[in-house]
Amino acid sequence: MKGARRIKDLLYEQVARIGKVFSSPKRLELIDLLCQGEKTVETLAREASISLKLASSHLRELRMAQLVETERQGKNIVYRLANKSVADLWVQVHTLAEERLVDLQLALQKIATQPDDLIANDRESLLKAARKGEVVVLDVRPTEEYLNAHLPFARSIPLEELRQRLAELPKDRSIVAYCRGPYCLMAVDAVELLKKEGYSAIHLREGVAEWAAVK
Amino acid sequence: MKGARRIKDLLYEQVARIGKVFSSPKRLELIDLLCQGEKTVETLAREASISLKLASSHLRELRMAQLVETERQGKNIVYRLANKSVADLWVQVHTLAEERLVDLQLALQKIATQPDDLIANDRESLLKAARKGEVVVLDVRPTEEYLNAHLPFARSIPLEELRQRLAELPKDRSIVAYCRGPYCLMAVDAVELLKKEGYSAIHLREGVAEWAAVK
DNA sequence: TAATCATTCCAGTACTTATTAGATTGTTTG
DNA sequence: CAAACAATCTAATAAGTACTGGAATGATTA
Repeated sequence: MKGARRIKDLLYEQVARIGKVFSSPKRLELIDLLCQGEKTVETLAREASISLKLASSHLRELRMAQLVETERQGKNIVYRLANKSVADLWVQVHTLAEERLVDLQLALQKIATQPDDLIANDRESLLKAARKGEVVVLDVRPTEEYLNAHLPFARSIPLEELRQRLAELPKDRSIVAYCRGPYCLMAVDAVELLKKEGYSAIHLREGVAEWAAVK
Repeated sequence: MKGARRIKDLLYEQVARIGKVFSSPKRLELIDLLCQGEKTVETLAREASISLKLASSHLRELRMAQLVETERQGKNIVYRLANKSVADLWVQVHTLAEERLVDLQLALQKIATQPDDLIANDRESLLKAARKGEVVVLDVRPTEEYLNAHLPFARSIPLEELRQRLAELPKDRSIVAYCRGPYCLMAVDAVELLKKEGYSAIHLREGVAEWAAVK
């Protein structure tokens, strides 16, 4: 009986190693970024607005929990998620948070570009419309992330280049812009710009990780 | 641009509130117990082998993260998971842990009753065999937990009563015993007892939460 | 209405974790 | 091979968390 207690403690402690990784906001942001594809420490630090050293130490935690893998490429060390389950877990964690935490719901409502993102909830019809060419699905992330993975039928125009490349987009069809996911604001900015320029633009909250996650 | 940073920090911080709950072994054990159905603080404390006060304070964390609900029933306060997503997340977290952490794999191998739990991975055939009555699916958890939810076609004999009630079980068919899940050792004990008494018994790692989780 | 019971709240201590600075390792480039 | 670079490791400190004991709350029973 006493032995059983010791074994159980050990088992839950191991699982908690994974939970610990998901208990820090900055580590969550790093995971979210890694869902877009492999990245160097420097890129991760810059994108998450933290120092290199701090990024390195958070990444160390991820590495010790076996949630990421590293590889040296020339001068740099690139990190990538160990497998798809990690991205799936991130999606499930933030989905549950959005389901349960009123504060989070309120914060998200403020940044939503209102209220025409109805389409966001209905993958089937978005997919169908995209296939038929009735809407343009627009990926505004950096090009490498688009190349790593993107939504079906999506076109890539990074947010930085959008203003110069507006002419590539049609004015007679809806443009559905997406970025890294619900906590990335690039698509929000893109929609704002497009609307100002007279396009019919919609914000899709989901990114590639949310799209690919098992439901 | 600065504002965007502040918003992001806020969003990830909210999600981390959920992650924090999953970062403590004892809280994980409480969640695992709550997956079996609603329970009083005292029951939870006893089952998790912690003091009432400590249980109460961990449950407070769960409550503040909106992952559980409470209700007064007479003298007692009962806790229950706020919704099924919480159980699903627990399953996904421990599944990922089992996938990635070698230490956990080794610890689990030690308690596995070897190696005939092949059936455990194949729900379809277990279900079919149970329907036909070719195997007996045996739930060895306390009766209330069985009544709250159980696997299809399962019969209930709590581990405590198993020795006295052996006669109820057939010797000419395999008995598939399960309990609260992979970190509960009741089914292991049950299988050991059954085998000693000349029954053909198999241990099913999954509990109701694992069975019900979206895959 | 007092006594009891189940649970929570509060305060304190021991332990962990986040973050920063400084020194170190391994790689590439001149 | 030296200089520059990317990232890590090693302290060190500040902030946060786990757990314990004592007091407080709110419902029930005598």
